[in-house]
Amino acid sequence: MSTSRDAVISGSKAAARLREAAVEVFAENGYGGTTTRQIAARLDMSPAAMYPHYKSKEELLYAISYEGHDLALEVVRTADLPGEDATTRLSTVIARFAEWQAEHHRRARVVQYELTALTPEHYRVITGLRRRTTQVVRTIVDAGVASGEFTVPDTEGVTLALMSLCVDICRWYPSGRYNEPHAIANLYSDLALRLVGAVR
Amino acid sequence: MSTSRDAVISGSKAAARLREAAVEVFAENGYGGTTTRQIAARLDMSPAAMYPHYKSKEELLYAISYEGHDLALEVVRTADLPGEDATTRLSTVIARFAEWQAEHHRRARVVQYELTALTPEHYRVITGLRRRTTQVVRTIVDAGVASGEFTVPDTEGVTLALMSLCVDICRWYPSGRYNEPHAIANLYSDLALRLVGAVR
DNA sequence: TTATTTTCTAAGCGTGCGCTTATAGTGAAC
DNA sequence: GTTCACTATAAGCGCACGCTTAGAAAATAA
Repeated sequence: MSTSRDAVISGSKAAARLREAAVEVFAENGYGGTTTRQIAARLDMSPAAMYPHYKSKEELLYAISYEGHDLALEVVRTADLPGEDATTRLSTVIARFAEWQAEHHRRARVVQYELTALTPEHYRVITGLRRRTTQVVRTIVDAGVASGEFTVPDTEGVTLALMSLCVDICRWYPSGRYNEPHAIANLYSDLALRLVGAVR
Repeated sequence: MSTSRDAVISGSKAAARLREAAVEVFAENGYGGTTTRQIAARLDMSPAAMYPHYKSKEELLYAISYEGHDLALEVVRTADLPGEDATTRLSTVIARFAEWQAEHHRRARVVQYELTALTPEHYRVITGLRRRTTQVVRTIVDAGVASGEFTVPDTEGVTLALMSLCVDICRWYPSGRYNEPHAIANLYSDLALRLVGAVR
């Protein structure tokens, strides 16, 4: 089985449009509640249009899931600035991660809630990517504890909570006055520092 | 349309067993990915066994969703002790709510992630129950701010985050050393007080 | 016991599913 | 202009879906 990015998601224009259309429909109806005909219809194509690009509905979900988790990992990695103090690092990383979750909430919903529809092999690849994203946050929490900036009851638990807060955005977003990605970014970077007991 | 508890969920023993079986299968495969035959098979019954009790698959999901949200609301209401100070109230309510989410994580997953499969009328009833649960937490946050116990950047945002943390438990539980409801209850009641800036 | 209601099954209807096959169109390379 | 790989379609296969119906079995009431 291929696990490298290019091998999984296919670079052709039509394949990208298919993933985009599928995200919309999966987000609205769930993977099991979506038909391959609906995806094709969204692009005004024939019912069989998906098959030259993905050999099954599950392969399409896998490509979407891979791309989504890969992008999220990239966002978090790019946002982290290991030269800075832990307070700045955490604040920035959580802001960018939360912002991304809000901005791409439909895609996020699919890649986070439909994982159980993947084959066991594909599932393992995706959870591997997710673990690497969590590790970035955990490393910052550890650094803050080591430097005395943070006081936490338990690194594992606090990291879990930080990730959980951000990942759950796609379930409720938008809501009330939190209907702009930057508003959530501001709130969550503040709340993250509270969770780790950062001295300000 | 009926919206009272007894009218929705049906008290018969067989109906209760059907809801229980359906929760298991829905949690594993999603609503759209589950067949009525699977639910019946889990109880060693014929494919049509559901229909004397619920007139459609959607009605069964509605009954499950209603019961689940009704129970969660009851848990939160019972845990709240308006005579106490806000710090104690928040700590207790979050502990019990988080504990419930962990204990009933399969049921919680169904009632929180499959809501879009409900008819618009049924959906509205459920979100009404959910709003009342959120309101309990929000009232405590408001009380803490009024008494000077809490310092929050924004009541709405912090309440959102508190609920989000607890609701998301069903997505990841169990994980690592957080595989016991009481462990999550302890962690989350602590983290909740951090989120509201409680003076200790 | 008998009468009545409720719960279940056997059988199957009509529909729409994921996916395949054979073939036609399309654009890039030369 | 021809070749060739790629991308799309039309048609349809076999299957399993949600749900219905008629009636049997079981539980309840008289």
